Amino acid sequence: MPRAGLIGASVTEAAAQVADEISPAPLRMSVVAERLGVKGPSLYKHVDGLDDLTRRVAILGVAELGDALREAMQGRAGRDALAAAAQAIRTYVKQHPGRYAATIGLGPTEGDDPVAVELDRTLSSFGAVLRGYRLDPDAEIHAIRMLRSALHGFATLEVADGFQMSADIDDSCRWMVDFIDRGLRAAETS
Amino acid sequence: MPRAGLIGASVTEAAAQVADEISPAPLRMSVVAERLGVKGPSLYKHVDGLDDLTRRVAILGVAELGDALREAMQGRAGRDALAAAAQAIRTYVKQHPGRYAATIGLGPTEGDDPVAVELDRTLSSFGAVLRGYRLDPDAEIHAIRMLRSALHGFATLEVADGFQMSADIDDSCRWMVDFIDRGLRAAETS
DNA sequence: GCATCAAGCTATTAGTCGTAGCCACCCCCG
DNA sequence: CGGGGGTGGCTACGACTAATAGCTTGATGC
Repeated sequence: MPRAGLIGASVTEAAAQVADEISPAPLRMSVVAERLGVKGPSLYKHVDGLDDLTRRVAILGVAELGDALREAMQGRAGRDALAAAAQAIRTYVKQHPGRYAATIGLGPTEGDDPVAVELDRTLSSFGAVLRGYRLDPDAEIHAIRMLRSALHGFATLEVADGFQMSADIDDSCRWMVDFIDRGLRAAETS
Repeated sequence: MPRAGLIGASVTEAAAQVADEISPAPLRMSVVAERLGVKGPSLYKHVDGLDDLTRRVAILGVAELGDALREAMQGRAGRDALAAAAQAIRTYVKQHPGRYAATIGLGPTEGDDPVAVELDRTLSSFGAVLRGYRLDPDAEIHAIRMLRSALHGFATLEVADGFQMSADIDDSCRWMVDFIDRGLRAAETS
């Protein structure tokens, strides 16, 4: 019996692909195993069950989303950075719905948890968007949460076909970006 | 063998309770049956399988959320209506996470679908929030989507423990409501 | 009072995750 | 170079799930 040469990372990558393809259905060990040309129980030599595998996919998703955000925002500030971040999130959620869905519900993290460091890196991108606006430091955390809520909500509703009406969704995204940009500029400490 | 006297609606209600209690875990027929004092297969006399039951829970959730929104916004306008809507959504999602999660992913609906009429009723509440602002009619649909994205995103991130930092979440909600209110007033057709 | 329909049940099938235990391959080390 | 150990596959199994088939009994209507 020839060895498939699996390694932890390759199992996670295959699981992420499967999760994206079958989203919103839950990830299944048997499908991941089949994708890797291996029988189900073999996976348990590399990952510690379905929960662990899902968690690994979530961590991968957080890291990839953070990379996408940083790349999109490189060299941009203010409205440009905001629009780039929104577009990056929408694109990532549409291309990798399973990975992104896994990232939600990672729950609170401990300080030294590998999840926490990736999550911090990714969430700091939202703070970077605000760097272009001179906000009251006390307001920054609220602004980050508002930003994250709006972009997360928009992307998830879009991918879930939650927008019933017929207007163009790109137009709506631009409108929301402009709305937030105007609000943030109006909130600058004068 | 005494009859449990089940009716479709009571099965849906029990399933909704179970879904809320075990959220974010998926709904299971066996748990619903146990809750009703009945064996699993008996449920199939009342609902058409797990997918159908989940869909019924989702419809119930949409209807209840719409009721909660209308009640909260009664007699309010402008910022008051906006704050009431935000609070109503947050409360509903926290009290009924399973119902609410089921509502996402109902997908696009046909015109005469019972889902569509409840969904329209509920979504019209977001339009009602905007009634207090004199917006350009062309912008209204974008504003509705922005509003829904922000409130949906905030509530889901809150219930998923997605807000890592330590600032008070109620404060952040108030800040976001104020932010949107100021933006909408600034966008009024002068 | 009887017949019919509805609503429960048990038994079964197929599919899931996960564990136990086996076996062969590969590498390292003496 | 040869053996031992660790590694990574496998099959077999147990417990759980949804769902169907078919039976039986209770309730209702004529």
